[in-house]
Amino acid sequence: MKTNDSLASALCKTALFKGYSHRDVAAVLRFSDQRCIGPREIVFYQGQFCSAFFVVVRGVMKLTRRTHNGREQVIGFAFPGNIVGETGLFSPDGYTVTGVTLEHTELLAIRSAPFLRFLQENPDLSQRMLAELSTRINSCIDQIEQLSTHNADQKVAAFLLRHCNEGQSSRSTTDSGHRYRLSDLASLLSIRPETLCRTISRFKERDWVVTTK
Amino acid sequence: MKTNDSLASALCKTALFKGYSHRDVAAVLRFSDQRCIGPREIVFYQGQFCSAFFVVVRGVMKLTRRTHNGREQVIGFAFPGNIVGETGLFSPDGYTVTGVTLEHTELLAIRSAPFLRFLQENPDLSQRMLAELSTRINSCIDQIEQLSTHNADQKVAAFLLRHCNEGQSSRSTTDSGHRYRLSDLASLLSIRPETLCRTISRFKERDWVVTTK
DNA sequence: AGTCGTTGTTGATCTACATCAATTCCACAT
DNA sequence: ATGTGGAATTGATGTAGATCAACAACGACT
Repeated sequence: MKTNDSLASALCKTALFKGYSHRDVAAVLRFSDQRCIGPREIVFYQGQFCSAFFVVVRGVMKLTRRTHNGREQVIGFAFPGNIVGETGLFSPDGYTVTGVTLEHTELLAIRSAPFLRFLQENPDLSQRMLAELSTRINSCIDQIEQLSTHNADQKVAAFLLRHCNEGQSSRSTTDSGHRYRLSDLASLLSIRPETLCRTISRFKERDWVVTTK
Repeated sequence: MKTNDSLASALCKTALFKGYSHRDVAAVLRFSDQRCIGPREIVFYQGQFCSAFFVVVRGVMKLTRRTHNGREQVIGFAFPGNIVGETGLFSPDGYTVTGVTLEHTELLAIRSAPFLRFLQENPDLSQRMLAELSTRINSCIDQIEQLSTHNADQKVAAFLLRHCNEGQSSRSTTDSGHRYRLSDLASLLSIRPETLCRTISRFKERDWVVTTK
């Protein structure tokens, strides 16, 4: 179990709480629970009532959706510093995606009800939350554009680019030294795993990509 | 020029201000301007600093994006009661889409700076704004799913369905008795106009669709 | 080391849709 | 009515990527 201090510092790494005073962070921690979860476990289900949202402290999560034809569509990934499940807070339909861990993962679960009350009393935090959601919308629109105008090669290249610019921008869908499953990446880019594999090997033989990892 | 009263009632038709007291609405109107705009005029540009966001009072708007290959991609439509451009409020990059009128359109422009101040003092409105943005995220994710898992026929059918359930849900991307241009619809669904045309005529000869409008 | 199950790789084929190219249709101005 | 320009429609053809299938690579477990 972590100390409250290390949790607080994890919280401050998120865009939502960056630069927050020790006092405010402590207040948030008062209605948050730490959760340590094994790999391949489902943290929350698409459609489930949103009783809490989550800050990824360590590990990786995959966000997916069950599509009409029964397959699973990968919507994005979440890494330490990202928050997930927060859109369910304001939606009557609960979580909009399913969140599952890919490896051993440490989360901070922030309970919805007290958090919403806390929001009411902290206009500044509301503002940040609005900013958070609005950047999320932007990245969704980017994703829509990319899915519909890029061909397979372009999608892969765009992903690799985003992946290189990791670190500074705390956006999900790209990050750190994590080894993705080919099929997950393919699903994220809306192409077949076979196609992704061929594209990558083509990139490699032209020395555009050194390592697949 | 409309009376303040009719503007107020237009404002109350939006999800954001539904059920608001006369006093609060009047306060918002104090930093809003009415705008009457001809067809095919650009109201705001993708990337432009967001000095105001808009409530559609009458008419139709098309929301587009300029893609990497120079084409324009239709992201959605906005009808009376919808609000547009609001995500730019919290983004350093300004508007995320370009907004253009399709016919003669009446808008209410709500100036950003005073609105943001107003938000700070009205936690309830903040809450609604958060809800607004979060439903927008949901519909974006829906769109992502549909674009990537449906084939042309399914996309068209899904659009027709949404279009039928219009009225009650005040979502954009579908509404009322407006005659769309084939090429705009095709762009929204990320298919070629020719394909959309063929699909519709196939639907028609099977009597699945009575009118194209 | 050997087995098994999962994931990645590569090849051969098939097809939905894009693309290219004519018309035809229709709104609008003269 | 009559041209005129942009959109819709329809046909012919090409192709990116899905699908199907077989096999190799790899990790986990005994």
